[in-house]
Amino acid sequence: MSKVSLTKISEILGMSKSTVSKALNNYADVSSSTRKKVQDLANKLNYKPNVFAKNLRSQESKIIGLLMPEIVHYFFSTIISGVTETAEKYGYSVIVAQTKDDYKSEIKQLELLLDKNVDGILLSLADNTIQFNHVKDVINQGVPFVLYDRISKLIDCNKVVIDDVKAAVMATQHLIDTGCKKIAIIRNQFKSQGTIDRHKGYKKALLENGIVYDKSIDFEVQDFSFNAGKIVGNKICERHKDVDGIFAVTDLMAIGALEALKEHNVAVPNQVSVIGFSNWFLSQITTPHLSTVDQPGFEIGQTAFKLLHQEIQNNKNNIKEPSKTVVIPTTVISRESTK
Amino acid sequence: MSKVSLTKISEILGMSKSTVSKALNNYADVSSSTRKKVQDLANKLNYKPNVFAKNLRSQESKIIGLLMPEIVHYFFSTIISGVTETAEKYGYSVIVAQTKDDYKSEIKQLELLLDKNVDGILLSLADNTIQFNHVKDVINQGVPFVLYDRISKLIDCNKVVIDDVKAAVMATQHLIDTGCKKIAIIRNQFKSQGTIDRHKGYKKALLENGIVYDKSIDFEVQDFSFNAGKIVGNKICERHKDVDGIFAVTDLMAIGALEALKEHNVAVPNQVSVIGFSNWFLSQITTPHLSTVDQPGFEIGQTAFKLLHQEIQNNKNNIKEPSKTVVIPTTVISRESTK
DNA sequence: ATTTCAACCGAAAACGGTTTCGTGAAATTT
DNA sequence: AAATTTCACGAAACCGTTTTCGGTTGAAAT
Repeated sequence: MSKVSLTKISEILGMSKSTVSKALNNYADVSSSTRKKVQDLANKLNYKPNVFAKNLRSQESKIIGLLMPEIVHYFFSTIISGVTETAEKYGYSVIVAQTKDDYKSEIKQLELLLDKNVDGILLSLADNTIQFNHVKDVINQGVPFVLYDRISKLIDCNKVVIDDVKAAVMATQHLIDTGCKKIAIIRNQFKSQGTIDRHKGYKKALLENGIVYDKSIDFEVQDFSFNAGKIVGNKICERHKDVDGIFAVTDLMAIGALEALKEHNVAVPNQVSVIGFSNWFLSQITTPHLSTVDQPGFEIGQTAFKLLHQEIQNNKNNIKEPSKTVVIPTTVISRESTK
Repeated sequence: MSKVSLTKISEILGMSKSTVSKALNNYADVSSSTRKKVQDLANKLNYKPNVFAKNLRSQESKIIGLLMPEIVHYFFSTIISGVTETAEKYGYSVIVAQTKDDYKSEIKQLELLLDKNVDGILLSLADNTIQFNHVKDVINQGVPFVLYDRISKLIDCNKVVIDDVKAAVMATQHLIDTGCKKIAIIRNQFKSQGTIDRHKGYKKALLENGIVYDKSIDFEVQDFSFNAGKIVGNKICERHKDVDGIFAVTDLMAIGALEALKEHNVAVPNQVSVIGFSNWFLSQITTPHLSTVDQPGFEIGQTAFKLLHQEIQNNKNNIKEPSKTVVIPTTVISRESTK
């Protein structure tokens, strides 16, 4: 019950704590007999080295910080899962925190993580973060750092992303391949890189297939909500009856649109096909099941941790590598909402 | 960039580090003039006390461990959110880990958290944990500890729960109040206390309303999945046409049942009413929107942290309080799947 | 018999703070 | 003028490890 320390063991055994420490850490300059004596007693007393002392000595905590816009969010929860599981394999624990998609909060949370002396930080930028001095400061302090998913090209560091342009091309192409000729897009304002790129991919796919881009069915909404998608769905039913395909840059908006179509008795996918983006869990259980683009959060988290770990190792060995960006492949998941 | 330590400041100022430390921590026995000098320089050099050293001295990390069966899970992600946000207010960070609902993993994760010297642990038991020595060991070591949601009566510690019996009574009563006379239940095997209690509540409500319990419409499934619910829904449509109400102990199963009813062209709620349990996000966006029982994860997490914090404080002051169990109230959310 | 060299062990510094206790000087009280 | 108290500060212990650097053996080589 009372803590058993290295010193205590050394006193019991009548030897110095240096020797005890070496015996436990398998140093060469300790005889096998004393090594055994020490280890036996340590086991018997259930000795656990005091991690605070180790941290102080080594100046590392074996803890990393994972910061994200929103915890209660399917995609980001898969990120947490991917990061924690991978971190565990490398002997690291993960402190999780959220910014609530707020710039000020992002600054504060980064500060808190630094205060805990984490060995590295994983960050996905808040939506309204448009200035990056706070993260550049962290990087310049030499703290291992990687951006994932919501990144900025203006920050020089390791990154893990998906290719939003390509993914959106694939989604749109899937609609075209299944017979759609008049494809609407539902997206929010051009603030995040994700939205910008998905929109770019949408236009690119249209162009590649000789379909003219029609501004009147390019729907910009204020947020990523179910309701936003539903409202657009209603508009399409009422004022754009020629639309036969909808690409929503978010599953949630796609499902909102699905709901509107249903209420207008528009058959999906026979009259209108719908494809979403992210492959949230709920896309499997809508009626009809939603086709979407898989955004593999677990793998992104896993890769992000591995990159960070590499950077931590490099830091220790004083080697400096140029930043790299890992692109995680995405796939179209074809379900019932497209033919 | 290079770390600025207390010692360095003391050298620059030509005073002892004791004085510097006291100046920064607002001790009384330091003159206001030197206090100012110290604080000014500390600010100028952007001095941050080394948290490893503080931890070693104080033997506390200001970090707690949050352990749960599954991270990618709506309810548990709201728990994370509630715990981290509350913890932050008290100056604590949160290490998150999952057991994947596995007993062996639970043991291991607890061990890992102890190895990090967390100041306390929050745990929701794995499904197949039926023996509790591993958690009793933790408690006996004097580590502040609270169980939340998936608890066991065989463990003596602080707990945060909902009243599953009462909640299930309310759900069933809601069906009865809206005209249902033949109410089926979908539940999994009697392993977790939650399932047992919700089933108990279901029977209690029937009894209170003079409805005889019918074993043939008490459906036991193997897991909590969408498909399990759907299969039962199909059975009900095919073999139990007199059923006019369904209580599923999980939203996911309720939605599965909803899907089956839809495929059999059974009108909800006109022919059959359905109520779920938990108020997962997705229950808001099904068609029809699912009535359910709200299980407030954020508040549970918040309360769990507060209890833990209280225990940490008590520990410091060597005061021992008897264990208490806080019951968080639940409410029925009436939506479109019930009248 | 002296030197050489492993093999084994321990003293002590270091990590960076906090806190107790003692001390000298100044201010106050007798 | 002497005694007492207050005020400011510093020395040093302490938290529990790790790691460097010598030092002491005894055996082997010269």
